[in-house]
Amino acid sequence: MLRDGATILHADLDAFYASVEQRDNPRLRGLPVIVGGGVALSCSYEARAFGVRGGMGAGQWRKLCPGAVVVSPRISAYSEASKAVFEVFDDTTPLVEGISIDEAFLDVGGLRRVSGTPIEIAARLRAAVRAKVDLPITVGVARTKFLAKVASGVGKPDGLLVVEPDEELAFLHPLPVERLWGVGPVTSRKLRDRGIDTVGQVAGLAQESLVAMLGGHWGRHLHALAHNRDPRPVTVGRRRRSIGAQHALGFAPAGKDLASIEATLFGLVDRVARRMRSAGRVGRTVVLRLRFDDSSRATRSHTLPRATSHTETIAVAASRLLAAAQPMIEQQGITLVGVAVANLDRDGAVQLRLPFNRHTGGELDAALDDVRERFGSASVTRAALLGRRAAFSPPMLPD
DNA sequence: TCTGGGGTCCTAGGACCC
DNA sequence: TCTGGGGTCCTAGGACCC
Repeated sequence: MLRDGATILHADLDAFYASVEQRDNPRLRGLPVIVGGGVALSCSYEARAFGVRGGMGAGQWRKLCPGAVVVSPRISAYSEASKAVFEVFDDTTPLVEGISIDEAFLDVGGLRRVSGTPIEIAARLRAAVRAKVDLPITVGVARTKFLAKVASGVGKPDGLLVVEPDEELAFLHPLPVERLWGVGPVTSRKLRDRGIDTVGQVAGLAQESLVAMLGGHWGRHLHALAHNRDPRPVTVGRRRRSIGAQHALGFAPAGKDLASIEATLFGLVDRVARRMRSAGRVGRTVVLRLRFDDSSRATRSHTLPRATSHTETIAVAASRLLAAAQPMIEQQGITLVGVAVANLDRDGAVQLRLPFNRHTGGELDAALDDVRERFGSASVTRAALLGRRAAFSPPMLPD
């Protein structure tokens, strides 16, 4: 989608959790703040000046910044702040695509008459977040989502960076490859090992070379991004596709017999099922996640015949997966257990083989009745039946 | 003394269907 | 009855993001 001008905003709160803590406790302002216990969930820019980064373990950040103030996370305070910030987003434009708790894309392309230029809108948005929620936020403005995201990253902290259409490649090409959204440690190493350090160098490669290096999808994707081709529109109302919970067990061998692990797993299942029900979601695929002493991971999954948010049903499936994984657990030593339910709201995807075909269409109504009888208040369409597949919504299971 | 908890998307093979 | 092209679903793993 090529636009006339830079009309996509990427709004990203700066050091979100740490900023909320500094907002709520003035004594933390100006200090290196780390949110989290063992691992830094978030850290203030003062801490970043020492080299501390989100995701770092305690051993590492203590060495880098011994004087850091450590604060326990207050998740409810963050989600409240997030809600308030998204209200500002929603007041700005109806086209808001939330990416995470602290960032979103906004399309302000159609608002010039009503609200002014994208730059004016972005400046007002930053001011409104300051005034109403008292948090610093950086906004990147560009013609594509990808470039807006890069711009906010470069513009941080507490900044506003606009990339006009005629400056795009001049802005993009000198940047290091890690700035490309989707280039992580593995891809970065593959590129740098071949002497490719900048986005411009990526753009100089033939697409086939990138595909050979990184595989079909990433090769084509990166090639497009390096040339600033990103047709993805800002999408409203994207729903979560899985809901999960996990728990690190640590390296100590205590409490790692199968019964204890199962008890932990059931606690996680309970949490997940509650979250699903309060969100009004049902899912079909139960996924067991495991991590082992050597940091390797494994997942085992089972797809249920019908979508559910019923605690027992999910627990039984999870328990079976755990039992099947027992040899692996004993052999490799487990350090993390998790459960997720995926295939959310795909309950309509259940397919039924029916004992008739196109040539026996006269029996359609009988088959329809049969399916309805077997699955209660099922919504079955004639079209679905003609394809010899019945899509239906099973009734919600009682909890 | 390399690690938290929550997610997304893509790949690839096998089974099965039309 | 056999073959083949085209497609979906399921499972497992990998990379990446905040």
